[in-house]
Amino acid sequence: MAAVILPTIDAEVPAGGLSIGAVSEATGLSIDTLRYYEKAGLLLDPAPRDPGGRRRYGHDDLDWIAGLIMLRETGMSIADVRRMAELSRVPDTEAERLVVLEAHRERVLAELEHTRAHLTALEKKISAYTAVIALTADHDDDPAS
Amino acid sequence: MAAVILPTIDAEVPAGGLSIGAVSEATGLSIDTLRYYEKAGLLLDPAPRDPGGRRRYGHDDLDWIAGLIMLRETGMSIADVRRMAELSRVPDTEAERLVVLEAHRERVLAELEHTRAHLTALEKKISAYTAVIALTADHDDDPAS
DNA sequence: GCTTGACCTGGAGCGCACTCCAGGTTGCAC
DNA sequence: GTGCAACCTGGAGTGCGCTCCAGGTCAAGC
Repeated sequence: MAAVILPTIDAEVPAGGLSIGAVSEATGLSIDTLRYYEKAGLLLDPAPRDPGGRRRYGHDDLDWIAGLIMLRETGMSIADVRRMAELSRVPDTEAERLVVLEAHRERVLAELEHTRAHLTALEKKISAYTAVIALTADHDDDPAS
Repeated sequence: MAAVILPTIDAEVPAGGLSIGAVSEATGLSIDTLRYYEKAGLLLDPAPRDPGGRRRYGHDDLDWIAGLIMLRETGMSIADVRRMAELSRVPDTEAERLVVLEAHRERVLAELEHTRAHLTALEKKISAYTAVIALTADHDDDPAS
């Protein structure tokens, strides 16, 4: 399970596309999750099927999934990703999509800031504990104790 | 509902302590959440009660709750906060607590890094959209179009 | 032709972190 | 002493995001 970080997935797509198992491998999403996302309308379209009815993901599908992962990993809800997908199915909505992405970016920045602030508190607490322990250790290190 | 950021809560504690409503106000935690945390063992001890059976939070209780919020807001699970509370009830476990806090800090840093990486992808996507829209706008702005 | 493993569908189940509810008590204000 | 808001308890319910399951199909290898 390769951890996907950037909006490209490092898997060459053979002619005929990738199986759901291969996509799961490449993205780190479970097979069940991939099916769930499809059913939930998070993909632009259901993945194309081969004659036997199995999913065969192409290049475009992977690109979309990479973007989807980017949104989910930055905390966008399933419902909001679905809205983004719905919007992306409508032609000439680039401006609207941009608005959504920028609003999301703002939320992500705010959340990072929020977490960082609490992290500072955590580090203060760690310092306090370190100080207390240093004192105790002094005591214990006393060869006469 | 004041947003609590640092491990101190800005509310003077009158003699006799604060009601659960006042603590909810001061911390931003809902009354139900405060009761839930208590029942779930996230507090050092159940909040002290007045003769009528109502909760009266003292200084120490608020300090602990502030630390609890710090842990929750940096993504520690309820189960792990409970473990921390259990540990904190045992005397002379400062070193163990420090280990837990430092491990948590590492996780928080990793998660921040992870989110930042995905944020970068998001910003790349935003740039791409901005470029596309600029082109479209050029078109539309053409007085002859 | 048989086995095996990867895949299919619809739907149920789960873990988490609350949130809500019913029915009751308390205590102050008038 | 009546009304009212704030509080109490135990327990049920909720929303989210998966995850698992039963029962079946398909395709490649032996």
